[in-house]
Amino acid sequence: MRRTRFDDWPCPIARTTDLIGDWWTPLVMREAFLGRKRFDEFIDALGIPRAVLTDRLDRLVTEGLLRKVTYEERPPRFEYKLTEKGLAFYDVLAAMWRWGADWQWGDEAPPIKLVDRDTGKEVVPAVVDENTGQRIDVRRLRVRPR
Amino acid sequence: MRRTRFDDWPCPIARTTDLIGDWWTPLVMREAFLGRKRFDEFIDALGIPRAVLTDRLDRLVTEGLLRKVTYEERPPRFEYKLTEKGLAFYDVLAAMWRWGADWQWGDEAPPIKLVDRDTGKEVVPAVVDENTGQRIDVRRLRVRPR
DNA sequence: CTGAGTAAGTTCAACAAACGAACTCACTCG
DNA sequence: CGAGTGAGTTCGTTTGTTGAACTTACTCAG
Repeated sequence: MRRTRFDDWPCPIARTTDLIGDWWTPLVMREAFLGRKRFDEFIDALGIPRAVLTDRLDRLVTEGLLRKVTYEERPPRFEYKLTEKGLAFYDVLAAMWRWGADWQWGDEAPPIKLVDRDTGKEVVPAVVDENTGQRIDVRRLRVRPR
Repeated sequence: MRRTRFDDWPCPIARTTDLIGDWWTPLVMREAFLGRKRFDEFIDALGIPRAVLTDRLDRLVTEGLLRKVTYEERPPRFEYKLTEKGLAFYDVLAAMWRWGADWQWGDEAPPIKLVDRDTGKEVVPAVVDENTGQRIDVRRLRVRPR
């Protein structure tokens, strides 16, 4: 009995869930955004079992979020670099960041924040409707066939 | 050897991952947003194994995203309703929707879209910096202690 | 030329979680 | 009294996770 797959469901949430719906993949992506590139860098940063990391990196490469690049021929050594698709995934992590910061801490704020390297100002992710620039009112949302 | 937990890591992404980092929880939440409330409605909509649904609903209730409400005393019958925390979670699903729609379909668009019930116009989720209203430039982001 | 070191994995045994079918429980309704 | 219903629980099987040990393909210091 294999784990149920959602990668052919006709819903964008289902297909995204199929990819990141496990404990490690979002954190592997987080580390990639923090500049981690090599196998043992991910191991040291996350404490993820080696076999699981192998599996997740392979999946992210075949799905096109990471690219495996040889940076040394002999002995063979590799780096995992974010692709355009992988970079675009930051939006999902940012939304998770925002919700987690708002709701998964008690009264205090989390001990870390996001800042803009150039302006030094805090960056606070928010999800809006691209057409109006306003936050989305869930109660008014409907799903329709295209 | 229990599944590794992230619910006490000092990072909002890790804590959010601990909650939704499995293949069913985001879809259970999706169905809740589509108006599903009863146990067998979730079963019918998702095809999720009953024992797994029991586990996920319990988790979402203890985490405060759903509230279990008795709607009939005898025989005892229940509904699962979104709390404020659960409603706020829509942002994460919206970001997943956007990324999935942009990157997990080939050239076509997904067969469904989000619309505003009142205006009828399509709603296109986007993640921005709340302070600037602009999309976030990943390359300029840094993580800092608060 | 040997032995230590390193990056990037693979292998393995123990355990946990997911799967799907069948079963239970507390009722109501015809 | 028997069928039906909503909300689960139980169970045997299969799949996935964990962590430790091992492997491979080299380089470099002595």
